[in-house]
Amino acid sequence: MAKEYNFREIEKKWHKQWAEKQTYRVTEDKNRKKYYVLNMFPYPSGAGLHVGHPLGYIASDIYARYKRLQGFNVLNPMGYDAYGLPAEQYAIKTGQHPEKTTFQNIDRYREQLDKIGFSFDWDREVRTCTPDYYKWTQWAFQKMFNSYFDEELQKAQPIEKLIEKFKAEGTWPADEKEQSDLLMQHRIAYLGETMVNWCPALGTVLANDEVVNGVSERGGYPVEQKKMRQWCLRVSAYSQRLLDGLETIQWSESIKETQKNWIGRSEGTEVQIKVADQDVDFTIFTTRADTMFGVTFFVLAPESELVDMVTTPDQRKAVDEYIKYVKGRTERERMIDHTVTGVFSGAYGINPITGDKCPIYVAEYVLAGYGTGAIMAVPAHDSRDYAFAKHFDLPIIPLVEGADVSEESYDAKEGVVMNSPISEDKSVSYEGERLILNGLTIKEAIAETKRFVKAHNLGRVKVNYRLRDAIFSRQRYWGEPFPVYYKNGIPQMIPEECLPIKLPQVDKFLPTETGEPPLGNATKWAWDTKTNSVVDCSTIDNQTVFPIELYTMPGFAGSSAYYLRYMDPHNDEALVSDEAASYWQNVDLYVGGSEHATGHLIYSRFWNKFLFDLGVSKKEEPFQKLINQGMIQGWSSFVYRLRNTNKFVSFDLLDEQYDDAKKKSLYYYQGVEADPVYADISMVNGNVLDVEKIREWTPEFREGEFILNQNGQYIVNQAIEKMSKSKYNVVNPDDICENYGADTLRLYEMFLGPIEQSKPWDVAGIDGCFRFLKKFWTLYWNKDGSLAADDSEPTADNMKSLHKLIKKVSEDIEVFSYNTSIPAFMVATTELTNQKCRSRKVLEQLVVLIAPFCPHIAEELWEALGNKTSVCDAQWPSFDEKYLVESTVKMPVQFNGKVRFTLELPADMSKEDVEKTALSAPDAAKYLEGQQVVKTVVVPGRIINIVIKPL
RNA sequence: GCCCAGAUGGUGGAAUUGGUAGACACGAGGGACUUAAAAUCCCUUGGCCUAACAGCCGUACGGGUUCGAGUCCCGUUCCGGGCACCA
Repeated sequence: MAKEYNFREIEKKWHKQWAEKQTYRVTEDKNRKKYYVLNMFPYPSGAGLHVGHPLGYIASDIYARYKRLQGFNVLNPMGYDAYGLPAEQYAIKTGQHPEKTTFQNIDRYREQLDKIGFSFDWDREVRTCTPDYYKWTQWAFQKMFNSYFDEELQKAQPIEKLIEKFKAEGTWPADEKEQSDLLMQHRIAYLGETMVNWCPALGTVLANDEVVNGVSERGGYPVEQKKMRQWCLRVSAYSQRLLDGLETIQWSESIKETQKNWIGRSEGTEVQIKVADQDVDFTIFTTRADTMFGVTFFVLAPESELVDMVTTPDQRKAVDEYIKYVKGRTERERMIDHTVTGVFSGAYGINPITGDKCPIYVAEYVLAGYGTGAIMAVPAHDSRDYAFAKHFDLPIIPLVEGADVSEESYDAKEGVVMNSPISEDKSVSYEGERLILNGLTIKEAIAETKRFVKAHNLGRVKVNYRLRDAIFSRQRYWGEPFPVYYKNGIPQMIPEECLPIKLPQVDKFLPTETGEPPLGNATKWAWDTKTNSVVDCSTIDNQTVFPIELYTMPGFAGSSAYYLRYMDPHNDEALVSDEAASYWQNVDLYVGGSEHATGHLIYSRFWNKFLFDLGVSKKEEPFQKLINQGMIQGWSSFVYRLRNTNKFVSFDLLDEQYDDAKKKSLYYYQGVEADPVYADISMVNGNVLDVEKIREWTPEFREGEFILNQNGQYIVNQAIEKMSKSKYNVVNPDDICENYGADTLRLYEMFLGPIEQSKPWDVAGIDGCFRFLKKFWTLYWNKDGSLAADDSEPTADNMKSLHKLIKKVSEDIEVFSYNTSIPAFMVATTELTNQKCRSRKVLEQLVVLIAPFCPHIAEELWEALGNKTSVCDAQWPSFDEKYLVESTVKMPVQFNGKVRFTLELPADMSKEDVEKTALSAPDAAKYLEGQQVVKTVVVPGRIINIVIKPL
C-alpha cells in the first residue's frame, strides 16, 4: 500500500511540535550573523485574512527560512497595528469597546496565520494599542517635543541647547508664554496653527497622504481647509536627509521616485522685490532665474499677509471680494477647476534686474504654503503665467531663440537665451556690472543669474521642498493619548517616569455636544501635578490640577518605530536596549505594499532618523531592502436586476451599450435597463450561477425571478477588482488550507506570478501545485509504503538534476523570484523520479531545498530520513558547477559561408584545455566532421567560439 | 503637463542577461485504465501552409547595431503607477 500524502495530519503534527519545541524562538547570539526580516504588520480588520494578506508573509517567510538554513540568526517577528478608524466606527455603531473587537480580530488573525506555518517568533509580538507598547510612542513624542533641528549640524538637538543660544544672543524672553511660543517654532513636535485637511464626515483632520483627489482616502468624504491648532511633526526639517538616504537603500526605483516626488526638492533663487511708492518689499522664489528679463507682473497668494500690505485703497474692495471668493472654495474645487482668476492689487513691484515697474496681482494659482507665497510671472516661459497673462491682457516677452509664444508658452529648459536684456537701458547696473545673458544656454543663464544676484546682494540661492510637516493630532478616541496637559494654555509634558498615560474609558465614542474630541467625554482626564497622576476632571483648578490633551495620535504614530520594539519587546526601561539595537541594527528585508510609499514609509524613515540622532537607533535608515508585494485581486461576480423589478437576467441575454459620460457599459433587456448586483463568489462555478444557493442568501434573491439562457443556465458577469468584503469576492486562505494544505497554499501563492505584481486570484491553477507535492512525496516512498532512500551513491544524472536545482533555487531566492523556482522543482522531481533516484544524500538535500517553501512536508520527510533535529537547523546545500557542465554545443550559426558554434565548458579550465576539449567534445564532433577549423575564440569565462568552413 | 515602470500563445508567466523564444503550470482537444464517475497516467496545443516530411512568419509597431536581438540603441503607439496651478 503506497504511503499517502496526508497533509492534514502532517501539518497538525508539525504545528504542535514547532510550538512545543519553540523552534522559531530567537535570541541575540553574538557568535552568529544576524538577519532581520520584517513584514508590515497588519491592521486586524473584522473581515479576517484573505488570500492576499499572506502573499508578503509567505515571501518573507521563505527568505527568513532560507537565511536560517544558511546559518544566519534570523529575526522574523509579527504583530498588529491595532489602533485604527474601523474599530472606532464599529464602536460608534454598536457601543462595543474598540479594544474588545480589536482583540477578537487579533485572535482570529493569529488562528489563520498559524495554519499557514510561518516561522514567526510569537514571543516578540507587539500590539500598538497596549500600554507597554504605546508608552514608547508617547516617550518618542516627548523627545521630539524636547528637541529642535539644528540646520547646521543637520540633526536633532536637545531644546536646552537652543535656549542657551537664545540667552547668549539676548533674545530669550522673560514671559513664560512668549518662551513657549518661541520654542514652538523650533521643536520637532510642536503645536501649530495650520491649515488642515478637515473632514466633517469623519469629524477629524487628515494628513496630506490621507487625502486623495480632495476626498478622504477612507470613505471618500469631502475634505475642506480649516485653520486649527494642531500637534505637528517637523518632518520637513529632515527633507534633505530623507532624500539623501534614498541613495543608500535597496528599494524599488518606483518607490524611491515616488518619495522623491513627495519630498519635491527644487533648487532655485530668492529675489527681493521692492514695491514702488511704498515702504514694503517682498521675496519671490524661482527656479528659472534666467527669465528675470521676461517678468511682466508679480503674483501673491491670496492667503499671503503681503496682500494686505500692498493693496492700494482704490483696489481694496476688489481684493477683499476676491479673497472672500477664494475662501469659499474647497480644496476639491480648486483642484478640479483651473479657470484663471485673480485681481490687481493696485501696487507695482520693481524688477531689480530691468528696473521695470510691473503690476502685482493676487491670484489663487499661487500657493501660500510653497516658496514665499509670491512669484515673478514670466508668461513666455510658464504655462500658468501664460494663461493668466492672456486672460488679463498682460505683455509676453519671449526670451529663448526660436521659441514661438504666440499660442502657448515655451516651458522647456533647453535653448539659447535672447532679449536678456533687450537693450542696454533695460538692464540695471550694480557696482558697474550689468547682467547679460544673451547667447547663453538656459542652464548657463540660470547659473550666471544666481551668481549675479548673490554678488550684488539682490537675493540668495535657496532650496525648497514640497514635503510638509505632518499633522499629528486626530479628533478620535481609538489612538494613543498625548502625554500632555495644559497650564494656562501652555502645553506641559507629563513626567517621563509617569508614562504611559493610559487611554481613559469613555461611555460614548463620538465627539461631545460642544464639539470637543471624543476624549472630552472622559470624566477622569485631568493631571494632578502634586500626586503625578490622572484624576477626575471635576477637580481641575488650573493651580495643581490641569486638563489633559483631548486629541489622540494618528495611525502612523504606532507604526513608525515598531521594528525597533521587536528587537526588545519586553523591555520596560527603554524602547530598545542598547545591546539589542546594536545587535539587530536595522531591518535587512522589509516586505509590504507600495500604498505606504508616501505615508508610513516616509514617517518611519523620519522617526528613525530622529531616534538615530538620539543614539537609540543604530542605523540612519530603518529598512535596508524593501520588497513591495503586489495585490491579489478577486474575481467579482455580478447578476443583473431589471430596474424596478425583482427579475434577474442571465448576462448573455443582455444588450450592451457603452456610456461615454460614465465611462462604463450599461445593460438592457428588452429595452429595460438592468443594474449589476454583487453575487458572492461561493455561489458561482466558472461563470455559472448556482441559483438555488443564491436564493438562500438574502430575501431579495429568494423572491427573485431568474431568467435563464437557452442552456438553462444563469451566466454572471465577472470583473477583476480589489479583494474586499463589500465586493463579495474574498477568498479565505482557511478553505485552501483545509482542502489542499498550507504547503500547497504557500507554493501556489508564490507560483501565481512575480511577487511585486498585482494579479487576480485564480483557483484553477492550484491543482497543479497540489499534484506536484504529491509527486514530490511519492519520490520518497516505495510502493509498499517503506522509505525509498538508501545509501547508494548518487549517479551523475542525479547530481546534475540536484545541482541544477540548487543553483536555480539559490539564485531565485536571492532576487525574490520564487515563482520561477517552482517550475525548477517540478522538473527536478520529474527527472529524479524518472532516474529512480534512491540516494539518501540527494533526497536529503532536496528536502532542505524545499523546506523554505513547504516547511511541513519538509519536516515530515526530514524526520522520515532519520534526522532527529528540525529541518530548520539543516544546512543549505552548496552548488558545485562541476556536476553541471559537460561540453555542450550552444548554437551553430551560419554566416559568410562559415559556421560558428559555441561550447560551454567548466570555468576553471585553462585556455589551451578549453580549445582541446572543445574540438574533441562529442557534441562538437558532428559539427566538425568534414570541416576546416578557421579560428577559435575563447570568450572570457567558458565560452568558446569556433569558426569553421567546409573542407 | 512632468517623472517612473511595462508590453512575449487562449491564460499566469519562463528564457543561463546578446546565443535553438514560449520552460513550468492552467485551460482546451484526444487517448489509456474504469460498468460509470472521480483520481491517475500518456499524447497534441504560437500562427500559416501541408496527408506527412519539410517550409515560412512570429516577443506592441517602425528603424538601427550585430554573424546573431524578446534582450542593446533611436523613434512611435498603448496600458499601469506616482506627482501635479509646487513657480
